[in-house]
Amino acid sequence: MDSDQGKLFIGGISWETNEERLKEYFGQYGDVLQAVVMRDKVTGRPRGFGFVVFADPAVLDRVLQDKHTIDGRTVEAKRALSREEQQTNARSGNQNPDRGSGAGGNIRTKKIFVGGLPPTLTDDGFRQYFEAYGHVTDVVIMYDQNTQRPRGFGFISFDTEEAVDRVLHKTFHDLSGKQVEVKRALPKDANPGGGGRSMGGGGGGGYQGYGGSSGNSGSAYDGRMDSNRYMQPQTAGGSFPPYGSSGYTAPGYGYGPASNGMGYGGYGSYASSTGYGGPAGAAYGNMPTSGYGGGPQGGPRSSWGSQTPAGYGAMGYGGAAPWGAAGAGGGSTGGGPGSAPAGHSPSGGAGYGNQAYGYGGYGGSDASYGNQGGYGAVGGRSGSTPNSGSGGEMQASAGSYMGSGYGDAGYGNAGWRSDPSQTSGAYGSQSNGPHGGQVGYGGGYGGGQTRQAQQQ
DNA sequence: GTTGAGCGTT
Repeated sequence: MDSDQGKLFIGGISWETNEERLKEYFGQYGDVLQAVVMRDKVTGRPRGFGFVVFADPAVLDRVLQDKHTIDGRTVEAKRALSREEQQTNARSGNQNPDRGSGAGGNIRTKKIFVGGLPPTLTDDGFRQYFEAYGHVTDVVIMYDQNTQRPRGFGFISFDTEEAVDRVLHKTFHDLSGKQVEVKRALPKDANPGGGGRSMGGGGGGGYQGYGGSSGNSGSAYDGRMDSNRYMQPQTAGGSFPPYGSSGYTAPGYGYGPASNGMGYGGYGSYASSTGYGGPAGAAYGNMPTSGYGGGPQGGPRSSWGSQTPAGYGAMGYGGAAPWGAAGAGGGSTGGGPGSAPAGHSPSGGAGYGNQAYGYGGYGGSDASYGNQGGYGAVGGRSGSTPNSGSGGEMQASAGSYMGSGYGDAGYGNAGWRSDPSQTSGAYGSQSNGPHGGQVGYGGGYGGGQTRQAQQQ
C-alpha cells in the first residue's frame, strides 16, 4: 500500500514515550512526517506501540538495522503492516520490502477522506488545494453537530478516478501549512456498527421465484452470508421496497468499486433492479455483502482502516458459485470468472436470460458480452433485443430502475470504471440508443466487463 | 505493556 510506505511500527515503547519523543528520536534518520503513539481509547493509557512515518521510505532500511532505545526501553522497529496485511499474514512472517499493495482490488470511490484538517480550514481553502488534482465536485468539512467544532476531517469528491489517483499518490498533503492525510473515502453507507443481519427470507427464493431457474442460487448465498459492517441495513429483510434508492445504491456501490469484482457489482446492482419482487431485492442485498466480507481472508475486517481490503474484488462472483450455476442455464459466460459451467452455450435467451438477471441472455448472443451477464442483458435488450419472452418485463423493470437509482447516485458514485482504459467512452454511450440509459448502460458496462473477464 | 483512528452534508 502506497500510503504505508515509509511507515514503521514501533513496538515495546515506554509509556513515557510520546509522539514528540518518537519524532525526535527517529528524526535523526530522516524527516518524520508523522509519529503516533497508540493509546487506549477509553483510558488514554499508551498501549506500548506507535508508528512513525518517514518522508523518504528509503531510510527505513537504515532504521531497521539499528537497535533503538527510547526513554530507557529497547524498542522494536518493524515495517508497518497495512491493516489488510495484518489480517492476511497469519503465515510466515515475511518482511518483504516491496510487498505489493494488498492483494485484491481497491475499493474505488471518487471521494477522498481527508484527515487531520486544521480547524481553521475553510471550504474554499480545502477545495482550492485539491483542485490542483482535478475537478472537485464536492467539498465537505465535518463539524460537530452540537459544538460546531471542526472535527478535523472532511471529504473531497472528484469527477474522475484519475484525479483521485493523483491525490492518493501522496499520502500526506500540505494544506494550510499543516499535514493532512488522504484516503479513499469509505462508501458512505458502509455500516460501521457492524450491524445486525436480520435478513428475511432466503435470498434465493426471490430469484428463483422470478426467473424460474432450475439452478439453486439461494442457499449458497445464504451460506456465504457474512454479517459485517458492509452490510446494508436496508437490505435486511425483504420488506423494504426493492427499488429503494438506498438499498440499491448500496450493493452497487460497495461492489462496483472493486476493481476486480466490478462486473459483479453490476450484477448486484442489477439484481437489485431486477428486484422485481421484494425478495429478490433482499436476496441481493446479501450478495455483495457476502462477496464483500467473504473475501479470501474471510472474517470481519478491521474497520476504517481497510479501505483496500485485499481480495475484495478477487472474491467476486466467481466465488459465488451459485451465479455461475444459474448462469449455466443461460449459457454464455454468465458466471464470469469463477464459473465453469457457463462459457459455452450461446443459447442466449434461455435460462438466465429469463431470470431476473438476464445474465446469459445477452451474453449468449454475443461473445464479447458473454461475461457481462446482467449488464449486457440490459443494454442488449434495449438495443437489439436479442431475446424476447420475459424480456419485456425485464426491460421495463430495468428501465425504470436505471432512470432513477442507477444513473444517479448508485452508479455515479460507484466508480466502477476502475480501469482507466474503459473510461468515458463507454459510459458516454449512455445517451444513445432507443432506450437511453439502458443502452448506455449495457454498453458501457459491457465494455468494462469484457476487459475484466479477459484478464481473469 | 509490540500493529492504529478518524468517515458525511446537500
